[in-house]
Amino acid sequence: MRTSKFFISTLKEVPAEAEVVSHRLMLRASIIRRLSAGIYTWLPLGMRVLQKVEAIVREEMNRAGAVELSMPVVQPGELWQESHRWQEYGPELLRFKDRHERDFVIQPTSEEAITELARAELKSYRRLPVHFYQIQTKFRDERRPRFGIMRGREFIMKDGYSFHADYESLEREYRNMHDTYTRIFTRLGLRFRPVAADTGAIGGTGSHEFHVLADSGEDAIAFSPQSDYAANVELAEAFAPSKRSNPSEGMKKVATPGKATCEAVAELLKLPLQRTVKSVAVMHESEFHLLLVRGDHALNEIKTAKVIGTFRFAGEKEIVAALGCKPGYIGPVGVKVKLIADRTVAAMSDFVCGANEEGFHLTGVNWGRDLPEPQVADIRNVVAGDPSPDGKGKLEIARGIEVGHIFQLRTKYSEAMKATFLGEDGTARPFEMGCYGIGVTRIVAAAIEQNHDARGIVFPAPMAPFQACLVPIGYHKSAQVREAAERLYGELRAAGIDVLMDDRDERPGVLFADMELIGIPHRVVLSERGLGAGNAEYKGRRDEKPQDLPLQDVVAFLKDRLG
RNA sequence: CGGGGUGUGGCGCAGCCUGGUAGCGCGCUUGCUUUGGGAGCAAGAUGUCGGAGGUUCAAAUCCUCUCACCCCGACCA
Repeated sequence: MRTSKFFISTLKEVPAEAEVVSHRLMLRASIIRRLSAGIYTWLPLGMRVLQKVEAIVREEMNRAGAVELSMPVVQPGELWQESHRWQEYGPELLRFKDRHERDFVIQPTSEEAITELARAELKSYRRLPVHFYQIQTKFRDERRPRFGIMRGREFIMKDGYSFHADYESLEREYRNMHDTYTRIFTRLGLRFRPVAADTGAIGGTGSHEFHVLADSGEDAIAFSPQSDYAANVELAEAFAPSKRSNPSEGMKKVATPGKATCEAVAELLKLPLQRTVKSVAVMHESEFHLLLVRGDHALNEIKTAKVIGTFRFAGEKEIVAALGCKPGYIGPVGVKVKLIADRTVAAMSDFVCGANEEGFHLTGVNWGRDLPEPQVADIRNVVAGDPSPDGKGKLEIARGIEVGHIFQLRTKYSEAMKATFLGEDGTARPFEMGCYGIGVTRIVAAAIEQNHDARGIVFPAPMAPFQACLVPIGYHKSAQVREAAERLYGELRAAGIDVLMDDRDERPGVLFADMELIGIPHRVVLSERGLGAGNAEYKGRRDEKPQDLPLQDVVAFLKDRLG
């Protein structure tokens, strides 16, 4: 490809809308342009990147035995009522009516459509197992689209759905997909990690997420460097101390005026933060709960919801009504509300907590003696340094961007939609189902988030828009350069190298800056100066300095570099 | 949805407080020079100042309503 026949429209300045680095670089490099909130045009350069990602995903899915099909983007509302997701999905599901006033949705995923297909076509166990997938546009009316393509409303997803006669078969395919996803992200050249995950709204049992590791990631991942253990912090089990030491202090009320946080109280009393207990007031429906976590720990809302059901944080009025005290000084001693203590808190002795009296805290508090034993549960986030739940090593926390998710759906959809097959024994049974998603567009953003420098994008080679670029200096002035460039361009193409020749009539600085901004991994420069000595010049995108290369060696050299 | 903020030429911004007939940088067009790291000089083109209504002799500027977008919090590929 020649730049003059392609479309590169880089920006020196960044549109004000972009905050995160991948978004800024995607706009500057002319990979995407915004059309509306969370909705983007993929420019030719971006399209090439997408196609490279899709090709790898497609190849590995096919190799794994999945078969590609394409389901409609616009789907009838009836199907969604059947699966109950019409009610469950909420406002993220974009709904509309056609001219006959019939309900339709734009698919955010395709469980309904595929289950409809399965119940019509897969009548016998003899046709199982089977795995269908598609790579296609999805729409979710996100409450807050942000970070450009990273959390857009319209995006491209590879979504696959497998159907099985029994759970063993589903488990086999689940492991197969775990391996396949690992191959896909490895081939894409990304640093990533599979992690155990919460099953979220889709439901089902087994679930793993695949995260691209990047400091700017929205998710926190806990992992043990000493083992394979890795889990989303939402899910990671927190260490539970086994025993409680005996009380050594008596309970005392101390004045702590103006000290409304654990940090402030610990500082005032010159005690470690680990001796304090934080009381968090929440409401489950109309019931008041006091949740207790150690002062240096954070409440895990997902774990908490599993213990008490959906909840919200209590307002100041509700707190005063239940405890007779303003937030900042509340505590579990002498109250008549439901207490739930994190397992770490349950093992504490001689701790510090609010006295339920403004300006006062209690020290030397002990379970059993000063207040009744509480309900105990794991309700905190793990922190770095916690022992790994598998007993091997200590946890570390990393940030990640979720780019893949595999689920065991089991029979959630097949039962709701009465999708059954006839087993060997002639009885009708619902399909065991799995579903497997990869955020194709998000991968591009995540790759940039993970791979960039001051000059721009450093695409992993497998998804770069071009494998290499050829930059002739003085193409429009020097017949020597032009002829050499045309010859080399032809040779590179003949060798099967996807090369971009930058034949624009621009100054060298402009050409260099653009080729680096858009992240092309390999650069070959031709100039009168170099040609005089029979040389071209090579520079890898991550290299500090260029190197000279005999002109006749360029093709072989690049082929070698491209593996 | 709640909270904060921004809408002025293609992009980035100033002007608004204290109303007086719209400006800067980049980009774009033409010419000359320049040609190994986002060139220089000269000449040019491009604006319903997000939209509607109001106040006023006069509105980018003040008031009301509205739309769009961005940023921070409860979810997901």
